Amino acid sequence: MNIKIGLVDDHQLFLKSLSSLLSSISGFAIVVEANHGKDLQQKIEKGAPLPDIILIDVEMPVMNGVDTARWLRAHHPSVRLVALSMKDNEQTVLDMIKAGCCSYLLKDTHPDELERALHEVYYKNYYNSDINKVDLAGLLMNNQSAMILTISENERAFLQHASSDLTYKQVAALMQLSERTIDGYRESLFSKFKVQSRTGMVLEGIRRGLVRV
Amino acid sequence: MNIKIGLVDDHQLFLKSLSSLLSSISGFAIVVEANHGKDLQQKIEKGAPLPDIILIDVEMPVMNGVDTARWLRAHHPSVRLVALSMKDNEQTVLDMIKAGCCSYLLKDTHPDELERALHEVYYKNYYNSDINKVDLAGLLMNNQSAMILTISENERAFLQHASSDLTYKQVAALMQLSERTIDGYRESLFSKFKVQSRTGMVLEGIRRGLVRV
DNA sequence: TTGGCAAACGGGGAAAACCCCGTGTCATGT
DNA sequence: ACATGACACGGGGTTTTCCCCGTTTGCCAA
Repeated sequence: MNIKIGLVDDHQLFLKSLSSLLSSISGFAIVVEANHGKDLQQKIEKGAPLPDIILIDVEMPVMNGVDTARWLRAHHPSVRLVALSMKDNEQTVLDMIKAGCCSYLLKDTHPDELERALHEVYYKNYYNSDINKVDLAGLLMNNQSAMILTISENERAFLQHASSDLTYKQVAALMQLSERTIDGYRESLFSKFKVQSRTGMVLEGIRRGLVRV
Repeated sequence: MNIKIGLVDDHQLFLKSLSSLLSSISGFAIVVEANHGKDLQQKIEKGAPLPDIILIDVEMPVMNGVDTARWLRAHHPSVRLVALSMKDNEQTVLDMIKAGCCSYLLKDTHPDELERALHEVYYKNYYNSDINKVDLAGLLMNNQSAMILTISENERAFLQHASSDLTYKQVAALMQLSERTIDGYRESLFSKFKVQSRTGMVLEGIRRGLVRV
């Protein structure tokens, strides 16, 4: 019996290519393809066959990887989830693992490793590539990073506005708050991000996917 | 006779997937695969068969898409080049076209369109997707953007270093140049980018694909 | 030869960003 | 009823950034 695979990725070419690659390996069958989380949700609710493993791209429009993973975890807990991403950003890895993925693979991993990972996930319910193994353990230990990621709505809005050519004074006017208040947001984000300059803060915001560029 | 295709992409999975996809379409044969420009260069110099068309990823380590395209244009002018990218950033498109690519495709284009594009490139020597067609014409018209994009190697290096949590003083030490000199780079980039803050400069650098985040 | 012209550099001043000190309010919980 | 904590805010001082003034060096073309 083939292992039934589902793919969720917004890049058509990558989606179809990966589909072709996996289909060409015996033992795997692609049973559902979707361009983003909502798409997958609809296809499954309309009776698409439920895969054994779903590969989920982290960065997607409409419904991102984290939300997709969370929904699947809640509604179809038997399906094993594997995160697929370009970036090996610590925060992103942690988010996807917390959302219920049993493995996190970079898009530049070798096809052989992908195959190994899928088998491992199918038979053992988990797979960590050598590179991530150590990091993951460490990350899940010190859940300080999970603490840090508590960012208020105002802080997030400030961060977005600060990611611009505007001065803090202008940002304050824009948000209709005192300059001292937004300085408080800055201070708070500096310590959470462990940076000491606006530039560093903005870059960290981009890395964590909190800022639209 | 099959159309001979070469692939250059640093993402193993994408590379192999695309290879598998194209191989499965009759009329195409993958004759060379490389992970980046230097890799391709070496493979060709060691006698790898010269493809009819080479698909080049824009974002790559070691030797990026633009440099790879330029080298191919200079050393193997008969090969048709197609740029492949995630982003449809204006500057990037322009750079790749100027570097000698006869088409620019996004990685989320449909496989059917890729096939159409490759045929068109092979038989007509060019292909512009509907989306890009207008933009390209416009871009090549007002070469003002080409003016602006004249950025020296030092300026680019400075920009990369400025895209960090470091102070300008630290950047100056890093680059082994006087603080005044890097202030000159800042001034120059400010006017070229039409910004008035370091944050704005860094963000513009990211938008133009000049900075790795 | 000489006259731009660009790159590297110096000094100094104003503005912005950074980083402390503090207060008052309001919700929450024990 | 009163501690606790988070949030908005004010004052003020230091560092960094921004934006001028300028000079020297070397290269290239008239």
